[in-house]
Amino acid sequence: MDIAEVAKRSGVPASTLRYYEEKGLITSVGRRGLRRVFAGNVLERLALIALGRSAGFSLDELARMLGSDGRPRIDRQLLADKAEELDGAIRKLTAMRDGLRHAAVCSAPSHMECPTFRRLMGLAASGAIEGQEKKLSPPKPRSGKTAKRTGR
Amino acid sequence: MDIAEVAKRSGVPASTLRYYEEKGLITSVGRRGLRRVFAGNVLERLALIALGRSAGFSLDELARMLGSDGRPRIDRQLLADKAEELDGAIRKLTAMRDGLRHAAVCSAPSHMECPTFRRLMGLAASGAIEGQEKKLSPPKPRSGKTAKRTGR
DNA sequence: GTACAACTTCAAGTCGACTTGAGGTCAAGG
DNA sequence: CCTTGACCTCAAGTCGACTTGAAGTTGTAC
Repeated sequence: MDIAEVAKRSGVPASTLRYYEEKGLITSVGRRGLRRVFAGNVLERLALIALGRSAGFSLDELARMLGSDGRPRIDRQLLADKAEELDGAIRKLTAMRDGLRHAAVCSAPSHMECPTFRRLMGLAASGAIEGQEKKLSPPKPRSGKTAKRTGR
Repeated sequence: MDIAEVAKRSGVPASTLRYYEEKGLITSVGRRGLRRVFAGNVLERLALIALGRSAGFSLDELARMLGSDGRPRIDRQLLADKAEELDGAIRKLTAMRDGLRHAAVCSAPSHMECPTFRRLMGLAASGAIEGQEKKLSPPKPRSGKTAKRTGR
């Protein structure tokens, strides 16, 4: 497969693929002339990368986790830690969602006067302020010509 | 309160407070000489901002939502939308967490061969690929001398 | 055998949210 | 009155993850 093929099949732009290769996240099996040639399993690997990214792993972390080549030599402890972290994030987001939902229908003149809202802020604060950094779901800015996002 | 006081009480660095003011997220009630003077409610506002940030709102969105001054004139529809969005994110994160948790104990030689893991990937992909950008919990890079992250 | 679209490299640009630094101002204490 | 240190402004830098552009090379179709 050449880079365009991989791009088309994975949805990842060629520029990104080169970038990923440079970062050691993927490898080409060789060159035909000076063009990269990729093996099929790069698609799996890319899926894995996408997965990891959306779970909040940085590219560097992923490079570490996905190891040199073939199978992901994943550090189980790291995984468990990350799961733990996600769990916290989920709790926080849940509180947030409920808060927003409430705020959307709440009739208190200012939300600051609404006990529910204040409780939510307490929750969020306790989780967020004396914070460990968390970084989840990094944006996926995507040039946007696909997925025109009809609504909003 | 002068800026140092606000910084100390809110945990938000003075530089950030100036930045927020410039962006219209907060306002100082005046100046004493050339030094900003803040009212007490700026702390509430900052809490609200922190809250919003960790729910995935951008500073610009927050500026819009928190309106000109005093009470947040929050667009209820926007809130409901955001709650909806969070809900999706939560679902995704939950799948992810379960997947990670599983991967951490799974004995398949490569995770690609584990049906559970593959199902997870499917889930994540379906949620992520035909994606609207989502941006949640932006990183809180914080110089890091605090929060040494003892345990884990 | 030649055109050309698709690839290549490398440097630089972008975006959001801040931080950092240089150089300046000034209120309060001695 | 003078020092001092906390504050000020404005420009530029940083970070991660890419994207964009210029300039060069080449597989492939005609």
